[in-house]
Amino acid sequence: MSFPAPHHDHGPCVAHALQAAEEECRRRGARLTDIRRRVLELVWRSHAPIGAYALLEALGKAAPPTVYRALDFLLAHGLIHRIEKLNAFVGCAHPGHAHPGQFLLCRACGAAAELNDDSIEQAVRVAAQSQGFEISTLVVEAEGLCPACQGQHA
Amino acid sequence: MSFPAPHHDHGPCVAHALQAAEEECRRRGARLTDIRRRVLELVWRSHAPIGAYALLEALGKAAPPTVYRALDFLLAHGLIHRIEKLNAFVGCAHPGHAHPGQFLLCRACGAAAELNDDSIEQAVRVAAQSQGFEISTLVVEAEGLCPACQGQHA
DNA sequence: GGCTGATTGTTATATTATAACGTTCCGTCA
DNA sequence: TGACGGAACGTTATAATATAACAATCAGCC
Repeated sequence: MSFPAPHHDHGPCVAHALQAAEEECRRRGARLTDIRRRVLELVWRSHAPIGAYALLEALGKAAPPTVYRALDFLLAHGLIHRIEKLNAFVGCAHPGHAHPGQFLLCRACGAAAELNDDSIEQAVRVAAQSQGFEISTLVVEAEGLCPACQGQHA
Repeated sequence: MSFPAPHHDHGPCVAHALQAAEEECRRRGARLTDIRRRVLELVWRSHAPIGAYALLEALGKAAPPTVYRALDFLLAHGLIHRIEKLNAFVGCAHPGHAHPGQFLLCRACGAAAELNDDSIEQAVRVAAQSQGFEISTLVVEAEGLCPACQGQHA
């Protein structure tokens, strides 16, 4: 999932993601309830990672646990990722495979792009192995400037 | 900085780190005040990343801004790193060079080891470049089991 | 229909972090 | 030396993120 074109129509992306999530949940025998679907849709509508309390506000009349439970479900089924640096969440571009999150985060516009690069994971794995360390999960988050923002912000 | 031996005497490490910090601050014309030194020492005394409020309690009669200001100072001068996944802090093993943090975090004992592996950074840089993304800072945090904990926790 | 486990609602609270403003400390320079 | 000015620290309040605990409801299944 690379950076979107500047004025790209995001609607179809959201619709596609929701449909993919439906299918993935059916495959797994998981229940994509109304709240969970609404949270997933809100996460996808935002190009930038979005925080739990922003989701809460967008949902209207919910309490924090409602949102966090939905997020936990979506995380557990690989439908979203958590960005540790930002305490925020983004839609997963490749639901269905378990995979580590590798992200490029634009510090100007906030947009996030998901990588899925084996050579990064390999490099970390090799370095870990040299210490006898056994990796279970890997966080890779690069902050910087996306192509569209590089002119404006040097 | 690799994982310490199981019963390793940590005192000398702490002393060495404090001395290195003194020198580094002198070089930079930065003031390693009493509070800052005490916070740095507490961070180093802990093998595992330690949170701001644990530091606060250890300091005794301080308020949160006191600790956060000391941490900001230590981060700014490359004397500690922040672990995003844990909202916690560890001593920097290589003060003096500006460098990204790359960490192995044991989920059993909590210990952290700092890597400094160019091939990891290179791999991310290459992947970013293919999207036209320009990296300013990079977070790499691998969770798993350190050598000493692998027997006990499968 | 009634059981059972999953899901959601609700209230309270824990944890992490910062804003705002006043005071003190410390080097510098007249 | 003493007044100035900026850095550091103290203090109070509050923002932002996250979870505990328990009650109520729902959905699938026999």
